[in-house]
Order: sequence, then C-alpha cells, then structure tokens
Amino acid sequence: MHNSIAHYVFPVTDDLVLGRQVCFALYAASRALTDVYRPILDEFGLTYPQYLVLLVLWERGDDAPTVSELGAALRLDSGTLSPLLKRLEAAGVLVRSRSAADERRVEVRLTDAGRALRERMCGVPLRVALATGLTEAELIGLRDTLNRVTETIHRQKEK
Amino acid sequence: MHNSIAHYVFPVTDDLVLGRQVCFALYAASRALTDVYRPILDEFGLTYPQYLVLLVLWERGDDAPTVSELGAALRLDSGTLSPLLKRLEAAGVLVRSRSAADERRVEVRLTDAGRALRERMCGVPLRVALATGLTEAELIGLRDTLNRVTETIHRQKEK
DNA sequence: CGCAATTGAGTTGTGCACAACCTAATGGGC
DNA sequence: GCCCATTAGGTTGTGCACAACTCAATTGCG
Repeated sequence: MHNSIAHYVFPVTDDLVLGRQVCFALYAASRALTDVYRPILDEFGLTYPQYLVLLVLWERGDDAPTVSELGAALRLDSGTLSPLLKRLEAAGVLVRSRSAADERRVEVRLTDAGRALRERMCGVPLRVALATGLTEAELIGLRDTLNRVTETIHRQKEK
Repeated sequence: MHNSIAHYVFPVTDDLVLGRQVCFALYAASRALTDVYRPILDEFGLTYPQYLVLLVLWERGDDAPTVSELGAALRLDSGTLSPLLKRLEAAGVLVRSRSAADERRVEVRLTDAGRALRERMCGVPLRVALATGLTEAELIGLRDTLNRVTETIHRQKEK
C-alpha cells in the first residue's frame, strides 16, 4: 500500500493522498491568492505576473533593468517575459529599447504612466494580506519558510 | 511614498517591494516545487496537474468521480479539466464515459495501467519532500497554514 | 587578429488556468 | 405533459510557464 520506511520517517508524505500533500496545499494556495488579485488588478488593467514586473521596476527606480535581470528577480525566462513585456509596452506602462553599449541587451524602463501606477496601487498589498486571514506574524513566518524552500530548491538545481 | 497607516498595522505589506511580499514567495515556491516534480513525473509521462488528478482517482478507489467532482477536489473548472482528462485518456491511464443515470455527467475511471501507476509512484512524495529541505514538522505546519489560507479565501468568495 | 564559445533576447510548441460562452440533459412548477 | 431555470460538460480566446530552438552580438582564447 505504501512505503513503510518512508512512512516511519516522513508520515506527511504518506500514501499519495491529496489532502496530505504539501505540494497540493502550495499549488492551491497560490491559485487562490491569484484569485484574490484578479479583480483588484483588473481595476488597473494588469495580470498578476505583469504586476510582479512592475514591482521590480518600481523598486529599481531610475536604473532600467534588462530582460534577463527581470528574469533573475522573478525567476522567469525570456519565453515568458518577452510577450508579457510586449503587452505591457502596448499598454503604455513601459518602454523596451536596445542597449547602446551592448546591442544584445534590451532595457526595460517605466513610462510616466507606469510610475504613476505605483501611487494608485499602494493599497493593494494590504487588501490582499487581509484576505488571507492570517496575522502579520503568520504572514512573515509563511513568507520566510516559503523563501527558504525556494532557495533550497534552486541551490540544488545549480549543482 | 507609502500608506503610513497600512505600514503601522501591517509592515509586511509595506511599500510594494518584491522581496517583502508573501504573494511572490507563494508564487515562486509553487513554481519551484513544480520544477522538482517535472523531471520525476517525466519518468512516468505525466505533468503535475495530471498527477494531481491521479491522486484523486487513486484515493477514491472503485467509485469513479465525475468531472465536476474532480474539479471540486482540485478546485479546477471544466475548461482546465476537459482537455487534461482527454490527454490522460489518450495516454491510457483513465477512461471517460457518460453516466447511464444522468447523461449530462461524465464518469472518470482508472484503467489497469492507471491503477498500476500508483505502485510505481509511491516513492514520489518522499523524494519531493526531501528536496524542500524542511523538517517534517515544518512541512506539516506549512501545509496547514496554506490550507487555512485557501479555505479563508474560498469562504469569502462564496459570499 | 580570427574564430569558436557564450550570452541575450525572441520564437515556437505544449500544457495549464480561467473567463465567457454554448449545448444538451434534467427537474420542478404549473 | 409543458416550460423554463438549473446543471454538467465542452469550446474558445487570452495569458502565462517552460523546453527547445534560432539568431545576432559579444567575449575570450590561441
């Protein structure tokens, strides 16, 4: 029925039952949180990954990251970012331009409209945090645990 | 620069900085865990959502769930499940058939090959759990916190 | 200098996710 | 028995994700 040694060491991984799997909890919670974002970001004409790109650009201020720097921050590759950035450019919140110093690079910089969005969206994180029903301490603990998992996995992949 | 009241009540939601957002931690961790699954599930010719469908079917044993029962368990709608189930049927692990009692329903049941997969995949959860680098207690705590978030969000949506 | 290896971005193809819509089957009220 | 609202599943269209690939620009090494 199941691996009894694994069961002894790691009951939480027992059996192949959906409700016991951390992986499903993570997958379901991630989609649920995106559901919370959807109607909120819709007010600004953005999707969730597009909003993440703006978070990076707002944080960087005046220095314009390249596509691959954005990819490193968000852990997304050019296959995902290229069309996404094209849509954000069409929406008028950013501009893409080839670097003069290195013609391979494409620099991504906010337009005035993109910068203005930051002010208008400052209430968004709080609205989402409240929807989780967690306390601030729980949110911090959850965030740090998740970041540790992500780090562990990516360190292993580099080897 | 930021909402100072929100900052006072909820520093974790401060500013719109990527690294401080629980939402990004959740999104990144979910994708990282899927990256762990990908090469493992590839050995069995499955994707991660396909594996989740099999978890439900294995758990139900002899009673064959309908498409919407699968959707309720996984929180996925027919737009996602219909093509996914068609691919699993083409792969030979399950069969779809209209219910005799109610011609609107489609019952999903495992083939012998689908049932046999369960034995072959019993080691999968442990392999993934180890990759997270978390202790068993941390995994259980994480899972329960995430399930609470998902529940809270879905209860709010029903209203 | 010359050229092979590397890097950066984009494209293509597959598979989710989800909204919006469609059709057929069902069931309750009259 | 008839009608209409509801339910179940499927289809279409958009937008991620990611693997595999292409191509041009750059780098580094002999």
